[in-house]
Amino acid sequence: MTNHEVLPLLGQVADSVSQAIAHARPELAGADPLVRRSEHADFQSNAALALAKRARTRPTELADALIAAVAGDRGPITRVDMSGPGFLNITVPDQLIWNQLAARLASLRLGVGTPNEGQRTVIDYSAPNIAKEMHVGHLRTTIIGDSLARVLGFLGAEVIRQNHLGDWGTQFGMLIQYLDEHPEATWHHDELEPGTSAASALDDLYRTARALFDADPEFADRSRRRVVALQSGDHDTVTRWREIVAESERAFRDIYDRLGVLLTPDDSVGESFYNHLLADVVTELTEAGIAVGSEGALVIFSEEVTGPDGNPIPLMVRKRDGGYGYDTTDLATIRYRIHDLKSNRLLYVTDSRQALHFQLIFEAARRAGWLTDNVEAAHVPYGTVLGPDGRPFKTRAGGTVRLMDLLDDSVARARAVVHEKDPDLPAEELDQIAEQAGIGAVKYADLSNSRIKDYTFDVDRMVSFNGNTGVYLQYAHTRIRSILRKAGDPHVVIDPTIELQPAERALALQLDAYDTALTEVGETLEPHKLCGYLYDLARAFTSFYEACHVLNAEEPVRGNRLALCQLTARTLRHGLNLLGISAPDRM
RNA sequence: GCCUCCGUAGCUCAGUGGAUAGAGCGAGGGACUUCUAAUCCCGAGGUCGCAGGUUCGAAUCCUGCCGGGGGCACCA
Repeated sequence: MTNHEVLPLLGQVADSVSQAIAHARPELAGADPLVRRSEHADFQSNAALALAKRARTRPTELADALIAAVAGDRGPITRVDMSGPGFLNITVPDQLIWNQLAARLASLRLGVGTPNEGQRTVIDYSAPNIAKEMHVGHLRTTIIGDSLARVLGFLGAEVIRQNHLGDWGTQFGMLIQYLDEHPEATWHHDELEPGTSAASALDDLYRTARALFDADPEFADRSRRRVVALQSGDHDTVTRWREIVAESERAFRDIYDRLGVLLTPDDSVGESFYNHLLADVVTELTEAGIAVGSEGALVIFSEEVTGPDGNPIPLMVRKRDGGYGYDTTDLATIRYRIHDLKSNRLLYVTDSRQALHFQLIFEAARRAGWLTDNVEAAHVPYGTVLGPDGRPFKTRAGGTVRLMDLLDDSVARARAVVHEKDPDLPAEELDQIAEQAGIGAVKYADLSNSRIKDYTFDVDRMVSFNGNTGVYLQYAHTRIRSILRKAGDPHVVIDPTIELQPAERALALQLDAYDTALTEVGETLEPHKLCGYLYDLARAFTSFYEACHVLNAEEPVRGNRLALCQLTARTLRHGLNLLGISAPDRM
């Protein structure tokens, strides 16, 4: 096994057409060859149509010239025909296709390159609040962010995950004060019943404390003093706060483990981390004349965006009461990530409603000189998770949907579906399959919808074994593994002289395009394109499976088909892994 | 008011300049002595919100309009 990059056929064909363009019409050199997969051949190029006007000729004439130029080149193209108004239908030799597959099979990376090498990419995602339970609102950021971290890392980027925990704020004054006055309250993980989390217990206690804060002015006073104690570093208060953070993180980790996301405590860099930087940031922005006083507060007025009154929109650098909020923390954060982490790509995976906020943060960072042309900063927005009624997803009672409940529900439905299909499955195996299928279903449903749009959370649809679901892909993988097991998991050797059947050809071309699909995800930051690719791959395999028997075939056809099976299984497993979804060997 | 996202089959969604606009679900028909029928195959179903424009060519790009979501100072 090697790690050599295997250039996709599409790229090879595109290079060849580019050369043909430069050869036939030197003045058009460098033009896009517009090569795409085709229904009418292996590939097609639309270059003649697009460039005819610039070449001051008819598309068909330019197409003829390109065909002549391609013929004189020893490129990957075995046949090229003109069709319709000037499309070039391009066919590549069977042998070349087999060789591509052999090269990918021989590569640990499936021949995929590392186009993102040299990028140090910070991905900000998940960011739950300490002393609060993770809920449906954390689902998309966690799942999408994690998948992007995997894909970009695989493509060669140095990924720095940042879990920007909500671990700071006045609410901790109330909570700590309440815990102090109620030592009998149980909230540590080890004191709780199985199935409840410290985050859940703290969430409840916080609500109680909040009610008390509103009802009892003396408690409110003590809470406010506790906020001051926390901010000034009072030993006992900080110790208690740390304890709360640690217990909450433990609860988050249970969810992360279950979801199978990469986040670890090392990735936690919460809001509190930036406290010691805020004063500096404010000074710097003030001295630069970017932050200015307004109505007693210190703000940065946007030079690009205005509000309803027609006045520039401000970022709140320092509140009238002297406190710092979210805007200031995010300014300190972007400075830290650029100056200290030396990142040249910053991604913020958050709700689309924060678009304006990040636009303002990026603008301010640019004006401050932190964010330069060498650094890319992007908000990676996503839409809302909707319930069956088309409204933001809530429980029947109108409450927040806890993430753990949502996962339990999905796993339970998956369990029911699996049990119905195979009632004889031992309970232990059933549980294991249900967990993998249920979690995979939730993640896939989230990732397979286009990121920016809202999507409807529908458990029954997502655990279905039909259609574009995680379960379907997992199942496709197990079927292929089953064939390979029956064949004894052989070391396959491809005979490149065998003629390709249509279904084999379609599958092979799809396998060769994995690289292209991943690169596209790396550029657009849209994991649903990977989902779409894998679904198409699974369907191409199914067509192949129906049309071409593997185990009964004669050698050397059998060996080649086993190679197709092996590469498909590995690509499916690999792709699912980049989505953060497991690919079991049996279901 | 301004900004932004969305509008594609009955439903849920792909498709961002190319050939008859594609899947899944649902409804109809068919296929298990055959590598997992948890599957597959066949047919039905569309003024791509509306109207202009650019282009040889537009679901895709531009403009306007209609409808829906979201955002626009001391919460995060």
